[in-house]
Amino acid sequence: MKITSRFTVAVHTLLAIYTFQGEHKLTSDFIASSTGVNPVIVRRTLQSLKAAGLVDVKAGTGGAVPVKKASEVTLYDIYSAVDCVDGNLFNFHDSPNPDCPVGRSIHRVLDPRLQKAQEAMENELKSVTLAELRIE
Amino acid sequence: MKITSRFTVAVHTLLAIYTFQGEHKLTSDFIASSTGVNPVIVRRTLQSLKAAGLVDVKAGTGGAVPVKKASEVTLYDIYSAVDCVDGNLFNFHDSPNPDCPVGRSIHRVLDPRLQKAQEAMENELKSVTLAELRIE
DNA sequence: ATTGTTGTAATCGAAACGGTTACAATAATT
DNA sequence: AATTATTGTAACCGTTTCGATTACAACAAT
Repeated sequence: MKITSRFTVAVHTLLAIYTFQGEHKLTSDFIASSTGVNPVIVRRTLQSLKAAGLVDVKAGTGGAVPVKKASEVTLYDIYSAVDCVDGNLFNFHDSPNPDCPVGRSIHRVLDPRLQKAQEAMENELKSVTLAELRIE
Repeated sequence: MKITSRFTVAVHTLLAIYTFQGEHKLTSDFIASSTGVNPVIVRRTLQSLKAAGLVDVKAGTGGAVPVKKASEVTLYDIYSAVDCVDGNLFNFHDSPNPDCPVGRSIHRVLDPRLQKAQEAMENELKSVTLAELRIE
């Protein structure tokens, strides 16, 4: 299994907001037509980004605007905003047998390695800002 | 979404095989009782590990044995064997709009960054061998 | 008051997963 | 040769998660 496309949709959404800021009104319909996903999905995405302090969304009149500078938003901020992995990237089987030496130890020996792998991935996301992804 | 527990089950399975080698016969039932997952799941896992050249499984008489030394098997080998992410760790939305500058460019600007993040994670998995996870 | 948009609940079908049953094929043992 | 234990694999199930979609009240500008 993989990481939800909510993440790439959110990145695309923010890129569109920064790119068309001042040119077009950034409604969910407009963003939906750029991403190719349903407008309701875009609205949910915008709510996540808003909760993370990355955008403001105007109810009623419509339109999303950026809160921060593009150079101050990392891919990790977006990844966190849409909660792709709910804490742990790796699922772990539920009930290793505590009466078996291996079952008893598996979490102790494996968890730190999985954690490190996840952090390596997330650190890469932290090293990229939206400013580096600007289209034009 | 996260990475399937197939991966941790496979690691647990191999650890059990190395740990109990020569002591117990490593049947799917025995491994299932250590991992807490269904014996059929264990058999499927063993088939994946066998296809990757990590174990031999004896039909009929039963029992799995390691092919390589524990120091020669990395977490990445296991991760690859069970095919956790089918190539790409990150799902990407299907139909970005080619008539929009952002939709037209999103893959070009984002794909390399996602690839790098994935590789960082996988490189961590490559750096850990089963010998470092041995229980006793 | 009208209009366009957001915010959100509800429901849907598809896909993936692990669990489970069932059973033929296999190989050692008796 | 028959028995026994196990593998290999197909089939099906229920659960979960996903994105898509419909619907509509709340909202704010005109």
